[in-house]
Amino acid sequence: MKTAKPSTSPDILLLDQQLCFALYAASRAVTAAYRPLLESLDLTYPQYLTMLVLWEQDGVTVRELGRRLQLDSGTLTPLLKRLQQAGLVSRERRSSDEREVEIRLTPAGRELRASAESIPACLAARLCMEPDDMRRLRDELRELAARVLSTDA
Amino acid sequence: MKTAKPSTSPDILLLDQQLCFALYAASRAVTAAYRPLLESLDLTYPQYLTMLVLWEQDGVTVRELGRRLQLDSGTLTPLLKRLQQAGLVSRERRSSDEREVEIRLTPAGRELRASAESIPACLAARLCMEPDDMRRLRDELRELAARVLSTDA
DNA sequence: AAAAATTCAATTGTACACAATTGAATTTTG
DNA sequence: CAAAATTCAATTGTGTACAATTGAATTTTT
Repeated sequence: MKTAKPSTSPDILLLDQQLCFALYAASRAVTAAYRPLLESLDLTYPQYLTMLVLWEQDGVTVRELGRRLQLDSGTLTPLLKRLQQAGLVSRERRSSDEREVEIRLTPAGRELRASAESIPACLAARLCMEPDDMRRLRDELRELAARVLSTDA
Repeated sequence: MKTAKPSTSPDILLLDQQLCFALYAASRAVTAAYRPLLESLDLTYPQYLTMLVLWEQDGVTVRELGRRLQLDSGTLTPLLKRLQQAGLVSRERRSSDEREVEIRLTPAGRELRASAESIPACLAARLCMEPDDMRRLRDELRELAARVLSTDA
């Protein structure tokens, strides 16, 4: 007899239906898995990502770091000050353009790389995933992020 | 002639190789995509997820909310106080067990649901993904999170 | 070249995340 | 039943995220 119940639509808003929540939860779970491994290096997860960039390419500006990590100076400036405090990087204005601040690894920062090399394999083991599946998922996520970011400009 | 270059291993640590970074970046990108939509509801993204749980099941404890969202009281208590401040929920100790705090929707909190119903479709459009692909990716991420969380106990 | 616009990092302010501790309420044990 | 252990939310403290503003340095326009 189909009476007029206000009919709030059914499962569209169920938490476990949401891709966004699965993404949010997975991201935090993976970060949490890194935490004990990074503890021995005295790095937080975002600090670790920052070091990855620097090990790849030393002497980048805050701006370039922000571009790679998709983070702004409001996040990076205090994070980099902590890395400097820990003796891992130096921060110096570029003489060629005094607006830019160049981040450089100290010897201690360079040496930390060796201790970090075992981490990705450690995590991969925790995830129990085939390397192929990991690459596929990684690429899918990159695709997703790229699509989302491209649409809002 | 293979001289002894210290041989820091090659690409294991490249940022763009990391599944974890793809996940971290995608999660933040998707959250950023929600932000303008949630602004009209005066909700942050974690507040929106909290409301999803409450719309699904009103009158839950902080503990139960934490279980669903994988967040602890350190995160939830101030978040819920803000939702209370905004007039969307009430927080009251349970008489049956005074340790527990029950979160209930106010009429305004219940009414907000209608405004939220268009959001998932909006986002889906932004992602340019087939519903099937979204479900598959969501399930893969849930699997990933479950595996990571199960290994650390 | 002087004025206007832009770029860059830093700062300020709000809101998560999360480890660790606290203290009240309840349950389990001896 | 009383003591010990556990559970729960709140609190404290650190470290991101990110919007918005600031102020100095550089580039572009007049």
